Amino acid sequence: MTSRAVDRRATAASEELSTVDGLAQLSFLIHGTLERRAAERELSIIQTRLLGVLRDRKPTMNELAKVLMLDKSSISGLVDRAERRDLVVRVPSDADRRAVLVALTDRGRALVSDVAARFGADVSSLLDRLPASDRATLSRLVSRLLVAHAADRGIDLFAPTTTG
Amino acid sequence: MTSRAVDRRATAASEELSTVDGLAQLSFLIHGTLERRAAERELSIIQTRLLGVLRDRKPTMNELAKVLMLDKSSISGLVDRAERRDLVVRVPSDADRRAVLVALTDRGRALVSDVAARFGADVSSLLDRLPASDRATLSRLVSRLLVAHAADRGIDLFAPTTTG
DNA sequence: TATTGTTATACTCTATAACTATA
DNA sequence: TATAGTTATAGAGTATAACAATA
Repeated sequence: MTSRAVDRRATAASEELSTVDGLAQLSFLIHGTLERRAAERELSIIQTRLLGVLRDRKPTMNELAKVLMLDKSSISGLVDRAERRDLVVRVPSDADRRAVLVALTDRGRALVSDVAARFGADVSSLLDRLPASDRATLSRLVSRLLVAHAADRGIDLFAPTTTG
Repeated sequence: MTSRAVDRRATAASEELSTVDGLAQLSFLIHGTLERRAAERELSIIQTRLLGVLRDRKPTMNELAKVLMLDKSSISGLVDRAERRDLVVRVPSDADRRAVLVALTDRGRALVSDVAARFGADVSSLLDRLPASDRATLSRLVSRLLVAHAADRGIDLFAPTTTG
């Protein structure tokens, strides 16, 4: 039964959570952790993702829409609100005068680094509950899952990034 | 560096993702899976969580606010929209004439079961990428993490549920 | 007085449709 | 014509504040 997965409670049926339920609960725990850390800096998850994408790219609005899987009109609003807070700037594209590039400001970069650092510390301290050997094992299994899943979609996680 | 955790890309630096990044990515993958399965039934994550909570409880609006960690006014709107779709019903409380109980309709129960089943199947098929012995190991490690985390908050995951 | 729930209001986030400017 | 982006509009989801009914 995976039914408990949609709320966050444990089954008392067995002394160990089912793998599916456990993984689901852990996922919500970690997602909620990021949500909370972002909220402490007045960021929503989507604003945080926006800033995260911009850390190593200066995409057009259109490219942002594809990466974040949102309509271009949603990106307009998202970038508007981030720009109002001086977290990002719109820059006209040289190559195509219709296009607009979006870049992180220093303030935006500092903010996303801060959130990422505190979130990372949260996950680290969660992992610290396990002995080092278990951590290594967990890391290996999780990597395998991600690699297998990525392979299903024809993506090689470890290929040099071709900066979409 | 946990910096990549806030976007969803892999580091190519090492042949294995850091444990923190890997766990974060896996979490977003699983969260996104639920989001997608819920959206297929026109449900948001929060509507799905609402229905999930109601599967084994008939709480007051106030209790819902606590469980979902939302303001009571947000619960009013949430329940309004679910009630409009005939997924839940408001029932006057006998014990306290100020209070309102919320219950799942048959339609609501069917819907949440459907979403939970398909989501569970997704996670299962992801896990099927691992050999059975690895799955067992992963399950054990994840359970340990959740138990340790719950213990930090003074919660025993395996205690009989005292129906808040 | 305190608590339960609703309503009014405001803002974020999202999509669709219509629009402008450029390719 | 097709594409990049914005704007208008509508609806979900969230919080704060003010309110009504009951405890």
